[in-house]
Amino acid sequence: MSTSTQEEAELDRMTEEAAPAAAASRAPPSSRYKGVVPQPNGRWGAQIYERHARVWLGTFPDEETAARAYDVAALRFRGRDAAVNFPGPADADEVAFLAARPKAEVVDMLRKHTYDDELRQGLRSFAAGAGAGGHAAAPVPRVPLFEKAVTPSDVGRLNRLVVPKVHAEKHFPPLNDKEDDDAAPVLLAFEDGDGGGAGKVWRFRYSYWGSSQSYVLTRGWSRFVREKGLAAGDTVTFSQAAISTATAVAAGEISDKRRMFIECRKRKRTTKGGGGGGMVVDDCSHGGERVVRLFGANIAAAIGSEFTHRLIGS
DNA sequence: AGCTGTGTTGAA
DNA sequence: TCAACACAGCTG
Repeated sequence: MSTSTQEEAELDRMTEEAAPAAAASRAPPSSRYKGVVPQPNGRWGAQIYERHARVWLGTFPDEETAARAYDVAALRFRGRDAAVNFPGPADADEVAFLAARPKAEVVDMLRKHTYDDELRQGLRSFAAGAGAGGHAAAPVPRVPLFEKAVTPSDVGRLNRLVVPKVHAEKHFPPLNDKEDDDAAPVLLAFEDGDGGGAGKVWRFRYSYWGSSQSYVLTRGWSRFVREKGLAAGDTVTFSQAAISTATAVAAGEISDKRRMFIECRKRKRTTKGGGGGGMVVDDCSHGGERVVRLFGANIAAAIGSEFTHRLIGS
């Protein structure tokens, strides 16, 4: 029952065109693609199941895009031989790219629609640094840029971090604050860890809110706050990777234009929580992989962040 | 306010 | 394992 899935998918596509226009303008009853579900607003959602649990892959404008998202997830979750919507020779590089990253990260890329971009970048940097074979995770030195003590609203239900204007304009990519339809949102990808490669990637939407006239990190921020156990008064420090020697450049280790780091540390004050006691924050484990982090009164959660940005829309 | 994506259920 | 359906809760 498993061998014909790919052929089925192809057949479905072909026969679909001949299918009578039963749907017409109504909300489509269902999708012809595996792992694709209709959304109330006419868009399409993608999902995959693992261990009795659904893993949401995001929403997409059309069925095909959603179907591709499912395919990518299937490739990562179930391997090359997974049944997919668009059968074809599984790209070995892509498979490697996927295998090298946590499922949760792949899911995140799909949700934020950055998979294609990151795949290209990933393959580029891989090709660049692959010469020596496998270089172990080498911590990346960083130089401080700016920091902010998060306010109650930064960690509240507003789901945003207000970035001080001065610093935002100085260190973050310029925002095309067109009041028109294409607001050109900027996505910032962060990776925790030492930058050596074992970090988890976080992505935030960076935008300017005219209503409050402030630069903000919005989407993804609430999740970050939740999982890091960030509280009002804690400090978030942005820094930049100290890319110094031309040696590194020559070695091809520097493929990213700029790399920035962030460090968030708990407030000095130990209000409560019993000294020594740590709070266990379980990461959003999409499927099998589970990341557990410990936070204590004097345990600073050092977050290495890889800064990459790209404009969506143009 | 509108959309996402989770809770939930029944079917395959 | 999978999708249909409803609507809490999140986003902008």
